[in-house]
Amino acid sequence: MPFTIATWNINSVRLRMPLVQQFLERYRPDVLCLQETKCQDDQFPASAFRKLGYEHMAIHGQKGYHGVATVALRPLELVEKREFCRMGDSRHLSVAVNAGGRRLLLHNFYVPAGGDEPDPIINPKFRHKLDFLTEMHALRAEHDDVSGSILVGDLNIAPLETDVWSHKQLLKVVSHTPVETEGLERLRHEGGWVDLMRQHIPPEEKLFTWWSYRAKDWDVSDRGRRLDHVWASPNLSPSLNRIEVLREARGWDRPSDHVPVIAGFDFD
DNA sequence: ATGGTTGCTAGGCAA
Repeated sequence: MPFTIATWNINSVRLRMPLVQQFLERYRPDVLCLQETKCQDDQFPASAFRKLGYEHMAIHGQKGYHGVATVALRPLELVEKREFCRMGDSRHLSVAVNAGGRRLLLHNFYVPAGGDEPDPIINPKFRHKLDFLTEMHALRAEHDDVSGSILVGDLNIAPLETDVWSHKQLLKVVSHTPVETEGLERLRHEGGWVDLMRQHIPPEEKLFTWWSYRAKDWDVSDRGRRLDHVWASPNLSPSLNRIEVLREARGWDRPSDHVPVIAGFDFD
């Protein structure tokens, strides 16, 4: 029984609904997790999703900033909208879906970017990012015979050397500093999560999901980073049959700076 | 060496 889930930092869902529509019509993932929706819940383009067949939605938005939403072709059960760091930010949403006789717990995350200066003493945004990661440590990849967990989203950290265009040049750049990369890997191991993108694509291979708007030619310079992730509990990883990073989406008209990542499973 | 771009919304702030 096939099951596909996609994650995409959309950088304003209202502005980019035409691209989302194009994506959903072409790829038809069972579930799409969006980050940086940048609108309040009553402004979320729910009817446009409904017309596309995505009738089931869980949204956790806020005015102007952040915001996550999970939309699906099949029923979703809202599990939690968790607040991190007592900031009042909308950065997490979890739902449950049934797939191949299993109950899947799906976490959708938008981790703080952390500002420019990688020093928690002088930069409160970086402090917030580190605190957010610390709070995420409580999140375990819950699973048993009939259930599993998937965690997706923009984690704003590129953990491996091959997750950035230049490991050396980015060591002091927020998203690839050792305190972040080691912190993310530690939290993934302690939570019992498997990095599905790197299970499918060898860690030796460069892999990016984000390219800055500021580059003259993002495709030619290719100064990307892997900021978006798909993790799962270990009982789901043998069922993974596909990971696709939709690089071409960065070249679409008025694109997001992130591209969709699609994970395909075949559950028995 | 330190811009460069984009989105939210109406002047910066965040990314």
